[in-house]
Amino acid sequence: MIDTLNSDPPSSEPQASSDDCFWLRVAIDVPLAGLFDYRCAHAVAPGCRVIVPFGRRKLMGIVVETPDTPSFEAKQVREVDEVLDDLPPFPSDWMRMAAFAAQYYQRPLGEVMLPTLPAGLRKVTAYQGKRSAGGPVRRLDKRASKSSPKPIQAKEAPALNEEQIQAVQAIDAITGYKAVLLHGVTGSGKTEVYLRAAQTVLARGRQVLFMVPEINLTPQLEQSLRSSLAVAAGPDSLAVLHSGLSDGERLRAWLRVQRGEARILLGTRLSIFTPMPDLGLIIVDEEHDTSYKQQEGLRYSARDLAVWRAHDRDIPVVLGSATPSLESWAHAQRGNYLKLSLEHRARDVELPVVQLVDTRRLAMQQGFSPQLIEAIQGRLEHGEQSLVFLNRRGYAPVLNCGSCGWVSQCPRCTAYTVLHRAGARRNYLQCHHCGYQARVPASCPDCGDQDLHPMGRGTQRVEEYLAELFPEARIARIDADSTRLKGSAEALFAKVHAGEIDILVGTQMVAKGHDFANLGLVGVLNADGMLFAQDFRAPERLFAQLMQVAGRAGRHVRGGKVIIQTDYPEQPVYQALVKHDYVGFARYGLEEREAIGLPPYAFQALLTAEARELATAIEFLTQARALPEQSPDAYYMASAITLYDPVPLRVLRVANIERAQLLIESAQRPALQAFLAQWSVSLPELAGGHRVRWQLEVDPLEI
DNA sequence: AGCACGCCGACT
DNA sequence: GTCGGCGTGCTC
Repeated sequence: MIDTLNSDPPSSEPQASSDDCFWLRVAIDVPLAGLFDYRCAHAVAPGCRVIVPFGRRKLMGIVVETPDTPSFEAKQVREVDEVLDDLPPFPSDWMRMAAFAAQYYQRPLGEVMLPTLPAGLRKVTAYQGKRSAGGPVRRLDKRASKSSPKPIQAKEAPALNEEQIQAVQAIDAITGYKAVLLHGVTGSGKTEVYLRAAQTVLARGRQVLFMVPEINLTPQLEQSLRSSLAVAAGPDSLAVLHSGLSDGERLRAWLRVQRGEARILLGTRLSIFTPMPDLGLIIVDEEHDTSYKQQEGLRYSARDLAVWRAHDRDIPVVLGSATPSLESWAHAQRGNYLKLSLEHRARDVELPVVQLVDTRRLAMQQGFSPQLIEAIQGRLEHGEQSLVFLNRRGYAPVLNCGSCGWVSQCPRCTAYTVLHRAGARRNYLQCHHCGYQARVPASCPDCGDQDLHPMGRGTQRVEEYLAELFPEARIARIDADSTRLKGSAEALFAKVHAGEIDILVGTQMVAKGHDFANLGLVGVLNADGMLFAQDFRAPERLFAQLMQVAGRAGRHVRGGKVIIQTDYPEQPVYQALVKHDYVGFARYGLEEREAIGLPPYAFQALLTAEARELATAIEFLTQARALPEQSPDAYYMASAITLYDPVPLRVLRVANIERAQLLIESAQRPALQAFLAQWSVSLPELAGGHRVRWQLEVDPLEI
């Protein structure tokens, strides 16, 4: 999506200045625009890390340029404190990608470069101070010499079907840059295609970057990569990178990749920023997944950066999904991406039957239709597992007073507090936005009546009801609450896999990655809630999520079934699900987007402001919106830009901070980029006057 | 973002 | 009399 813009590579020849010192232009992690100049007695190459004085503190910096003259008054330019030599300079392609991301996402370069590094490499205290002997890299190398590779057992590769063979051949044949969209229904064997394509690239002596969404990093996938790629790349050639690692583990994996010791990097979005000297292929599994988008700090899309990086390095990138993002699908339709389709399930098991249960005129029991209850009963009798999917954790989303209408509200947010059960007298109300917790009142705080009752249903309540209904069934619940403790998610999933569970209740945590052998039925409660979310991408996300959760059913057993309870069975999303018709749904979705000028037919950015009072935030946004009118010459692109009215966020207040946003849109990306570059120069000063916190997000996923 | 300087309230 | 609240100003 963002593969067309380019930036200049850093100049690589350090030059001596007239008075026998060298000028370094350095990126540091501060929220100030631009780079900072320092002097150094000897030449330092771009890409080197340096420790520099900054005000009263010392900061880690990365040398970006070595100019002939400083852009700051020479006598105010300070001396570099220390030039670090425990790593080679960052390679120029890494520097280019960081520069691109900084420009594209409108952030200072240092705020892009430094946070992507393992903690030890960006912290001054790892080099200066008491126990920092030699820095983290040398310390690690000293200890690492006695590590032994994990034993691996090569697994026999499954035979590929005709579609898979063609896809692998098509990818193998690519020389240079090409983006491939691998569209395959769940169970069609996309992973096997990735693995074969990766083997070819590894055998050619290149490295592979294999990206997965956060939640998909299951031990099974790691194991399967280890065993199937060891043949091509040797034992111990896999490195894994995700946010759950300790600082030391992360540094070790990063170093092995950066040094070319590891040949495959399996990781979440952050791994897109790892230097890879021999990178030859990037794979983005479940490319539509929103966890590729970082939601704080630098709000980058790792999928979009993967395409840019592949283009920059002139290598192929494979984006795979059963439900591609409409952005990627549109690229494929236009021929920008090569589309490869896997239309059949690899194992000879038919797709599950999707049944819509119209709940408008049904007598529902605790959110369950008679059809769903009967279906669960049937699966129990056949010794098959059922999954009840409900995207809402807790016991009930709100507590309500039957006599005066009081509802449990968070005092700090414009949101209800959710009732959670934690045993006998330990129930509590919790806000899912700010974490606020309160005891459950014995009587209504407003009228004193004792008739307080939970409204609606969360996973806890569903679990409780199922236990009542099927006392003999073994029931487990998997959601953010039941898996809070480290290792508990793995333990719960292991029980399901071992067949020790009959009914599984879960949130979207259970929808991804796991391949349950004995799961025959999926029931979806409360899907409609997502249907009418204000976001224009809501139907797309609902479709992807339901496809994914539906894909859990009947992967190995015959007669797999999915029951979706809805008040709106006629909605296109549901109709498409019944037919397993992604292509039809995508066509319909793109037509709609084109007709009303939404992405991918328009490009967006979002300016969000936070303040104590909504009025302050709105006022800031209103003035920001007026900036182009005040200096029309500077904003020469403004005619191609639409600036909408500032509006409060749907959840107005979170933790006593009120938020509003302003949407910026253009039919042309370059125009939007030029506008934002201009605009973001003026925003810090404007915000300072209003005492608001603000952030600018390019290509927002939620508006 | 830090980190300091700076000028007004309740305490060892 | 100080300890400390966080307003605002600066960082090559």
